[in-house]
This record gives sequence, structure tokens and C-alpha cells, in this order.
Amino acid sequence: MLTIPFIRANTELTIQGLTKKHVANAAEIVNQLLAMDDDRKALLQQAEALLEKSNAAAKEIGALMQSGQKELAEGKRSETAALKSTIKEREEAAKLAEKAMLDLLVTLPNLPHSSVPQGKTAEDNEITFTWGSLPTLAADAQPHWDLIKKYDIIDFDLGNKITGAGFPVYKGKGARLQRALINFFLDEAIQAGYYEIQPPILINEDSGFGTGQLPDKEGQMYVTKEEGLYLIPTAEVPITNLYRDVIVNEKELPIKNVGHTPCFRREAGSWGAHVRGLNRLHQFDKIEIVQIHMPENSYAALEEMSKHVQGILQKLGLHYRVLRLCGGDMGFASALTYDMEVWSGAQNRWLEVSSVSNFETFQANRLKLRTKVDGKSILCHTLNGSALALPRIVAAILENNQGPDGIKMPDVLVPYTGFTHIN
RNA sequence: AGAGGGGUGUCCGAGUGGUUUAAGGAGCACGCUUGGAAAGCGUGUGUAGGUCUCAAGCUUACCGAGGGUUCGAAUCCCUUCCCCUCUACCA
Repeated sequence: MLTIPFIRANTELTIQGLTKKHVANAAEIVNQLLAMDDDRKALLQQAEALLEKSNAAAKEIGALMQSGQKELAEGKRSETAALKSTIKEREEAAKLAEKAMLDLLVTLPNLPHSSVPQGKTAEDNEITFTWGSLPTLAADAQPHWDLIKKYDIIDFDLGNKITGAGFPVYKGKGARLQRALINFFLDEAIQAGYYEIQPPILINEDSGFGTGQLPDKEGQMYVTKEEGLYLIPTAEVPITNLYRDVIVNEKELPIKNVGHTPCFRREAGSWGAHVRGLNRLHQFDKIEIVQIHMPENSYAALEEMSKHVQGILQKLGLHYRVLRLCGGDMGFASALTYDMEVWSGAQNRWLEVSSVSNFETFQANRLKLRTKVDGKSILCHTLNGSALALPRIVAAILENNQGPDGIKMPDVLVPYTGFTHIN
């Protein structure tokens, strides 16, 4: 979330940024927020003044008791007892004012970086780079949902039986391809200096708050009935939350972590056209990279992460493009996001396979993730990106590499799969 | 899951209602000392908020978390989380 001191010092900038992200009535909300903070401070001061008085009196009573002046102590006691209810009342008022302010503050998205294009929908995203060329496919090229049936490698019907829609079962070479991709992606990340983490895939409420899923987006996550734990929508949540309530030594920065996890998304209400086959699932595997930086280095890190993801796509020989998301299409917590999309040969459309973002201090403020500069604590910058999500990569490989002898595996993957073709 | 014991600062650790303004030790930083180091001596060493032009200062909260009792809570009570031991179960 944004910080009040920042909003106070950069009120105009804040309003402009929120407007770019299509927050309605940004100016009104910001002014209300500042008024609420003034309110909070005033109430806090009242409460603290009374507390100071009461603390002093309690200390006096203690001293009187010790020196045996019981009568005096008793008198003082009844005097200060009267303060109690007023103090409690003011403390509660201050607490309520703070909560009201925070409740509003957490609803505000992060401010977009100055390079973020204006715009409302995916149409307004800016294409910054395109690599490779359209695959040449036979006229009878099939979409992946037909190919997986033809080769019997991914089974939606079985998934329906044991769980429900959107939970496919990977079989035989389909399962082995999954495992190959996971290992390939992890190895690529490790080679690029990332440290591997295997986090829990259920998280508590504090973690959901730390990275911005909660409050507000609980509808997108599965939750366990008894414990109230959430199934992670992405490894970003547990891996970033490792640093919740942490003051990291500047010498330990940058932190570069990678982890593979299954990801769970309810995708409530988002089913319809364009979501056939592997395009959108309730459960899928993803390798996630997370970085933590000194503020001045975070944008260089974002470029590095983008290059890392692109390097993998190039090794896989997938035609892709890079988008700089516009204000209306970017995520709640992000300041700048690049999406990578691969070309899906038989669907004739681009599929998003990665999203890399710089959150600047937005998550760090929620997490209380700080470092020290000249003895003062400052918020770190957090970044993350998919490197990569599996299902759409699988869809693209299947569709783009189909031929008369089956589906040819990209060369880099063969050492991992142990086979050259799915046939 | 049941019974019992715990959770104090960067770490160890004392503290069962009132100079706790959290003892003591270790570590760390700086200074003195030294040819240099060690030892020794001295000083300092948390987070967040408020006040303040800045700094200093003052002030509030924080002893796992939340609530309560009290003039006053690390200390007493309740709830909850986590750790340890034993039992049970299990891969």
C-alpha cells in the first residue's frame, strides 16, 4: 500500500497516478484520506496526553506506597481512577480512526511508473519487442485440446471425475513434459543466480495481506474450511512473505529467489470463450522468480528479469512478444509490468505466459520489509515474475511443433524429457 | 489428538504487581591504549507512532499475538498462535 507521508508530500502526483489506474474520484479519496489521518493524529495526541498524566500518577502512587504514606497514596488513587474511562474512550476513538484510514488506504492501488502508457484495456498495451516468426504449420494443424486427445497425454475427463473442471490429469509423456519443463525452468533460474525455495502452498491471512491478495480478492482463492488457510494463487505469495517483518542487511541485497509450486485459482466468473483446454485452469504449475532490491536498483532488476524470461522463450524457440501494460490493464500492486505472450499456432492468438512486475515499495510497506540506510530504515523494493507458467507453454509447444511424426520437442528440452517426439 | 513445560532485546539469560528507566553476560560499533592486533578500559547499541523547520529533546506503544483485571502488568486472568517433552497416530 501507499504510505501516508508519501501521499502528503506528493498529493498531486498521487492523484494523477491513481487516475491513470482508473480509480474513480481519486482527488476526493486522497483528500479524504489526508483528513482522516489528521483526525487520527489529533485523537492519538489526546489519548497520549492523558496516558502520560496517568503514568506519572501511577508512578507517584508507587513511590508513596513504598515510603509508607498510605493515606496520600489512597487519595491519589481515587483521583486517577477517574481518568481511566476517559483514557479508554480516547484510545478507542484513536484506534477506530486509524482503522478507518487504513481500510481506505488499502483499497488504493499502487501508482504506475511514468513509462506506463495511458489506457484502459489490453488493446492499449504497448508492444515493446517481438521475437521469432510465425510457425509454418500444415493446413490441418490442430489446436492443443485436440492434440492432447490424439496423443492421450492430458486428460480433462479424468480430472472432471476426480475433482472438477479445470483440473487436468497429465499422463505419460504429458506428465514427463511437465516434469521436464519444471526442471528446465528451475535450472535456468539457478544458473542466473537465483536461490531455490520450496514453500508451503497454503498460506495464512497475514501472508495474503502482505502481497496484496487480501483483503478484497479472497474470491479468487480457495480456502480450507477448518483452518481458514488459502491455497496459493502463485508462489509469489509465500516466497515474498518470507521477508515479512524483516529488516534485511543491505549487504544481503539483492535477494533472488526462485520456486516451483502448483498454483490454484478459482477464476470465479471468468469462464467463457478463449478458455478451452490449457488456456485457463484452476490448478497449474508455475516457476516464479522473486527479487528484493534497494530502491535505486529495482528497475534495472526488472529489465534483467524480463531478459531472463525472454532467454528461456528463445531457447524454446517460441515466437513471442513483450508488452508494457497500460494503466488500466496492470495489476493492483504493480508500478510497471511487462507481459510476455507466445504465439499459439493453431489458435492463431497470443497467449500470456509470463508477467514480470516491479512493485516498488507497495508490497514492502504491507510486509514491513525494510533495510537500513545511514541508520534509518527504508522500505525495500520487491519484484516478481513467472519464469514460467507451464500450461500455455505446453499449449504453444504442442501446437507450434506439430508435424507428420508427432510433436517435436525443443532441443533444449530433450535432455530433460528423455524423448524427442510425442507420437 | 491428549497431558505437562515454555515463548523476554541481535543472541544467551534474570525478572511472580510499584526507581524495570528490562539486571547481567555475549556480540556488534566507536573511542582510548598499541608499531599492529589481542586483552583491558570507556561510550554507545531495537521497532513503530506523535511533537518539532531540522537535529536534540520530550512523549506513547511494543517482553509471541489479541483482550481483561488494576491507580500501576513482562509478572495475575481469558482467548489464540508457535516451540519442547511424554503419550497416541503416521509417511
